[in-house]
Amino acid sequence: MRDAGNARIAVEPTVCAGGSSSRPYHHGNLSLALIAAGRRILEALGPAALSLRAVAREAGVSPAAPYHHFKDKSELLDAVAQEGWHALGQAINDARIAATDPQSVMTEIGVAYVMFARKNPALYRTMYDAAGDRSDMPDHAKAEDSGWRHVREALIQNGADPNDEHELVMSTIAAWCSVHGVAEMAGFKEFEPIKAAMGGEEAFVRSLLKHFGAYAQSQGPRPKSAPKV
Amino acid sequence: MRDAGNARIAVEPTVCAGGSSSRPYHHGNLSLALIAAGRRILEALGPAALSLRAVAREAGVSPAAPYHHFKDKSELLDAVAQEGWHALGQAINDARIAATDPQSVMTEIGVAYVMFARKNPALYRTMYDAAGDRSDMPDHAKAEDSGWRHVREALIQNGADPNDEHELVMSTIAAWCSVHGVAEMAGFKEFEPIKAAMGGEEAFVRSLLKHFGAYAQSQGPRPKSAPKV
DNA sequence: ACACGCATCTGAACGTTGTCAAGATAATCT
DNA sequence: AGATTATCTTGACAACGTTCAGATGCGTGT
Repeated sequence: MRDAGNARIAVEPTVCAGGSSSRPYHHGNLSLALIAAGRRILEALGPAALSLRAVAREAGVSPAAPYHHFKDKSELLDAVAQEGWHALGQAINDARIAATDPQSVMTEIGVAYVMFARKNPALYRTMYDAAGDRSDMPDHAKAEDSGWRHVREALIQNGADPNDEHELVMSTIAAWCSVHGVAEMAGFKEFEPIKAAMGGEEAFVRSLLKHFGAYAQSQGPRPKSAPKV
Repeated sequence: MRDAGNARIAVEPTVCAGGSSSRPYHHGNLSLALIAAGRRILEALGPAALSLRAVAREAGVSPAAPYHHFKDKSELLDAVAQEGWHALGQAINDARIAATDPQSVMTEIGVAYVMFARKNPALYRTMYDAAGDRSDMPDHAKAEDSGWRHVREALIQNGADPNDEHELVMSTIAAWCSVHGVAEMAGFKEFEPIKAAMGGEEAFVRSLLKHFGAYAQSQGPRPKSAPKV
């Protein structure tokens, strides 16, 4: 492994905002510091550089120290991913609140989801890797403040039958699949000409989402043509 | 790394069908043997066990031998992924041919795509990881015998305007995003009750795809006036 | 106040990984 | 044949995940 990992990051080892109130001990609060360090490494060097030792190094502790807070490397990664899901949930909620009319809620949620993934690609990848490894959905992905709930409500508010639970679940899953697919594919280099021609990545994403049924269905009668490019 | 990797696989080290015609040398044809070994490990032990050394071990050569055929570990993985894309393209083509009426081509392609990914989860993951690492789409994904082309043609045959290139591209991308999203999410354990209630995974996938615009548009009572974007 | 216990961290070690440089071996070319 | 080239092995290195025995220091009970 010669590519990366041993370089110290430029960012200062900020021991996460929190402080020293809840659990004061040797280092301050290592679990939080490790998660923060992991996220810093992820953003700065990418997922390949996210080794346990690098995280410990970045947090200023020995390679064995994390094992008193996390059983595994994967458990640490899970914690980092959890933070990611929380942040994504907030981004989605912000977009939902900012949506001016109910018709556009679904689209705004979707755009927020995809743009979050595009702005934090390494984190997003880690989030899904952690989820996929135990072939389970992350808890926060379905928490109260999360996207799942908001999409469901937006679908209802846009005319979906609240009593047809099956249809509701399927539409929510479909919507999630859509944004996940877009989130992972929007980064491919092949699409850069198209993005440029459309005036940026967000416009590209916005238009793309219009081609999905779950979104099309939720923004008025289907054949209603949209003027956007 | 204590989980896996050092165990010899039960499968016999079949040195891939090929034979000894094209490039005879020491081992037979190591590059092909390595790719085959990699795929065997992937299926048997999962992506975590896919180390260069394990592949070499499985192929019966020393750890350094692969470096005479592949520059990197990632280049070997790329080769494995390429094979995967080829196989996926064939699965899609088979489904396209098997489709009875033109209306169902899109759906059959989508189902074939997702079921391929579900039946070869480790390979599929590797395919997208290899693609994502160079943030580029794999060559075979757009090759002549591949899905891209077939989806495009299916869209046209189902009423999409062959002259509106932009709309065509966007719809194709959207369709791809759909199946990719479904492929990655269909494995989550949360959905197993739903799948069971619907009579199996394929029925679940089939129904899910109906909730996507690119598919909805291309089958059944599509709105004749295609929504201009 | 003092010692005890326990949570926390360090240091060194093991086995594994990706990768490289140097030597061995065999097929191919002239 | 001899020389060249392609192929594989051996041995080494740094980095990795993980473990374990010991050091360190906080908190508590007496």
